[in-house]
Amino acid sequence: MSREIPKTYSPSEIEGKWYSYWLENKLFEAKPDEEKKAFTVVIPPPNITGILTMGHVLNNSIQDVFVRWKRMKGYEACWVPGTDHAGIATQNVVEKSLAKEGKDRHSLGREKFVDLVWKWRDEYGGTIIRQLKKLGVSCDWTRERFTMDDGLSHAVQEVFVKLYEKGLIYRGKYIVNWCPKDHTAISDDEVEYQEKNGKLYYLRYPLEDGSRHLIVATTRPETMLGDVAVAVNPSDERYKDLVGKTLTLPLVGRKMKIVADDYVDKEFGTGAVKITPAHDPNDFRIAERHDLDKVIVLDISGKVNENAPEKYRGLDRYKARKVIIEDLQALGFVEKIEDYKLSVGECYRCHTVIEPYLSDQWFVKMKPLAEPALKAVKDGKIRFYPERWVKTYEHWMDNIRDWCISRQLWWGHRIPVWYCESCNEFEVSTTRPVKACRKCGGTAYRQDEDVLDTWFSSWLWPFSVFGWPNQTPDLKYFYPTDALVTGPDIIFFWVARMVMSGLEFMHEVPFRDVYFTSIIRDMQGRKMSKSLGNSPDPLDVIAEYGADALRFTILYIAPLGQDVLFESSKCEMGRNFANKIWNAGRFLLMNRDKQAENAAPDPAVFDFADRWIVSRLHHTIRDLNEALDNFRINDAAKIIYDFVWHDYCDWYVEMVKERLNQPEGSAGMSIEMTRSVIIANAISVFETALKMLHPFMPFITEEMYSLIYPAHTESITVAEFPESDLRFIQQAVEREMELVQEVITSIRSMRKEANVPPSGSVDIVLKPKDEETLVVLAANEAYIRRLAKVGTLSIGLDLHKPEPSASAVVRGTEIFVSLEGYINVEAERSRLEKEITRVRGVIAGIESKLQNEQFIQRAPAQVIEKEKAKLDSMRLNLSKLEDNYKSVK
RNA sequence: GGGCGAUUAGCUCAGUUGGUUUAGAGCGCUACAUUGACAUUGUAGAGGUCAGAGGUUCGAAUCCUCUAUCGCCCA
Repeated sequence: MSREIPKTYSPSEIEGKWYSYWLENKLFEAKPDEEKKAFTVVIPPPNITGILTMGHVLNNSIQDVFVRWKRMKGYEACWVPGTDHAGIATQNVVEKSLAKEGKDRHSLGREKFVDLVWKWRDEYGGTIIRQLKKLGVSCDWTRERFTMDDGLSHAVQEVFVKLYEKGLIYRGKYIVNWCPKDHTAISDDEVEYQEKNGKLYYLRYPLEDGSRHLIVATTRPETMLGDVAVAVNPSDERYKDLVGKTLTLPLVGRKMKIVADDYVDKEFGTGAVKITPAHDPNDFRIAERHDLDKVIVLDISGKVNENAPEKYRGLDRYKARKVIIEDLQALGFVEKIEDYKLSVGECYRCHTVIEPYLSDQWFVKMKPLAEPALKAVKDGKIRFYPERWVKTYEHWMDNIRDWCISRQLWWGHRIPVWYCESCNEFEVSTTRPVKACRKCGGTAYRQDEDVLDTWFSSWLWPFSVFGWPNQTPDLKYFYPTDALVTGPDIIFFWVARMVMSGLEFMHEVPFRDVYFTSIIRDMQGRKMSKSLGNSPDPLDVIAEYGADALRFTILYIAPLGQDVLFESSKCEMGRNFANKIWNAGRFLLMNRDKQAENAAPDPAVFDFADRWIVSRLHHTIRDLNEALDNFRINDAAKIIYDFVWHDYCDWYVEMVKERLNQPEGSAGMSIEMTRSVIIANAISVFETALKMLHPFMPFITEEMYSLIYPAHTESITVAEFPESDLRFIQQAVEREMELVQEVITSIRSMRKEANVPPSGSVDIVLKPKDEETLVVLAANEAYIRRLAKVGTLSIGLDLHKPEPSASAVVRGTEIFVSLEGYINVEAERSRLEKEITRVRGVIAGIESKLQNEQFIQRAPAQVIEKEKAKLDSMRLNLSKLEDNYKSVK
């Protein structure tokens, strides 16, 4: 049964094999099972235009850890994948490719254009999904959804109608954030603000009678074409007598009133504000209060329109700014121009400067939805990790504004509103009205031209993916979902709105726990972006290091709530770890194959090493489960890493090697049988470790699992996740092992300092602290000899220091390394001096503590006891060190 | 302007409710080691007044205040 196992782990050879195996065996498919508890996760649906980024890698690796962990724990784990139709982004992509052929969507017509987008989606929209599979994620692909699927579209229509009927959706002419490039409105949350250097222009507006003038300050002088008034604060003494007077707008000639409004900040500029209601949200509100006209002076591309004097028509807003300032200067209307830092809103998609723009849009009234959503988080029905995001969430909810949901795009969910062709009366309905118009009796309808914000479909994702509005068995079983893993950058766009929609339509929160991931940055701390070219392609990283290595590395280095600086070479850590696991398995298999029989693990053959590793194992299981329960994924990764590498490989495997060398069998068994059982024990611990590792590194663990159990048909994917059994955790054994480890390390260190070659052995005398320690050390003599390369090892309470020798004291036990031919008296003295100084320092520290009456009075008895014990043992060490120091010759 | 977060070894970061012998890891660095698990390795080592200043406390990397620097969000 001997098998060639390569010395180095090659991920590329096995990853594809196992992923197909998992899919073929339907291991990720979930269905309602009343015998089991559900564990549900919905993926944050990536855009169909997107490709896999390091952010996705982190996010999906985390989800996969939870999903695989719960699946192994016996939950019906359901992870729903899918994609998002990404209205603006997708439309842009397709328009760009049209432009290459010299065409545009208008020449094509709406229907043909939408068909084209669907075609594009079918061809390219699945890229990111294919890439995700390379990562090994355990999504139930039979449940893959797309936000424009029939079912999900139906949910969107249904929600629109319901909210409208409840009075929570309304249509109105308001100032919205307009993107002059994409020709659509976007929501407040889709605007990104940038600090920019601009100018503050002080303009003179003359009174109608020419008697005097007012100076107004503005950062956007071109909007003066749409000015309809000037506002001052009613309490401003400077302007009191001017309120109610009329001004003449330069260049335009419009007569405008001076109005008084509390909104005006007396301190800003001159305290007099020009009012452009159609192009500024604050001015709009003032205009509403004072019943002013709203003159739109820009078209949808940000060019001056026909409401302005002919000279400026057709000019782009920035060109118009220049020309207008020149003209105003020529006419003496410019008082001064100052440099000014201002915050400019940009479209989050294309980074065009947003134009506040008056237009007809649909809005969702958010306050009534926000209240219960805020309460759910405040009451702890939904928990955030890290918790501090609660504050951000609360602040947004407290200051929530209505949500502009209509978009002037063609790609998206068409708004389910129907206008009567004859009288423009509208009906809100998921289907085209068949009845005659209730106002005029007309029967011809046209549907609203606009589509809905993409987030208007994503906010339904946790229940629309399960068939809502139909009350499906899936919906009943899998909703509410359990964990949501997403970036804090979409806490408003998505997380908060899902909470609202979940409570509104399902009357139940959409998820219990929200894990906010780190933001991945490059080594200079810059955000990864396409334009900087600083984002490694995860597929390249996988090809170079393996998917498991990438997953493990990113999970290990991404702490909860901190940004993480990444470069692909960091994956060496994960790759090396995978290789370590591989070789530990290789060692076990090689040695098992050497044995005549393959035995089952048997506690009868447990020796100290077994008891120790099993204790460490159960320690690890407990800590790992606890870390995962608390969403401390990087801790979990570290816990399992340390166990496998340090406890298992560095110590336990080395001890196993020694046992395999023993000439006699134990517990009445033959040598062969004894060795076989030793390996079986080692394999059983390794197997448990593989299970613990599986959620982090699915491929290599599955491969090792199958190599260990060639006859086994069960996948590790559905193996039972280890549970810790406290009876196996033996503090005493762990402490004993620590002593053995320290003795070994101490000997190694002394050898090294005396320049004993690694291949040469040294003679050792151990003088244990007491009888108990003697027993421990004697029992582990063979290990000490092997791991510290010892020739003659003498252990005894009344032994004497051999001369010449180096010495050390470990927990009261004296260690003497006989150094005939190696000893350097000076080096030995200085080594001991250093240690004596250190120990004296420690003792002085403890003594001063214990002499402090306050400490004795106020510190807990436990702490005092600990300090006293520490003092005793330090004093013991010190006296021995001093004795040995004196004897150095 | 308001809020949040960060500052610990050369680099990147852990350090949970204050008490682990005088702070740990990975990478990097130094020295040594290659006849069977693994050089994607092993062994040993160097390296830190925990940003600064005050305070609370018997005791502070940890709690509080201020300052500095950097980052993010909101207005």
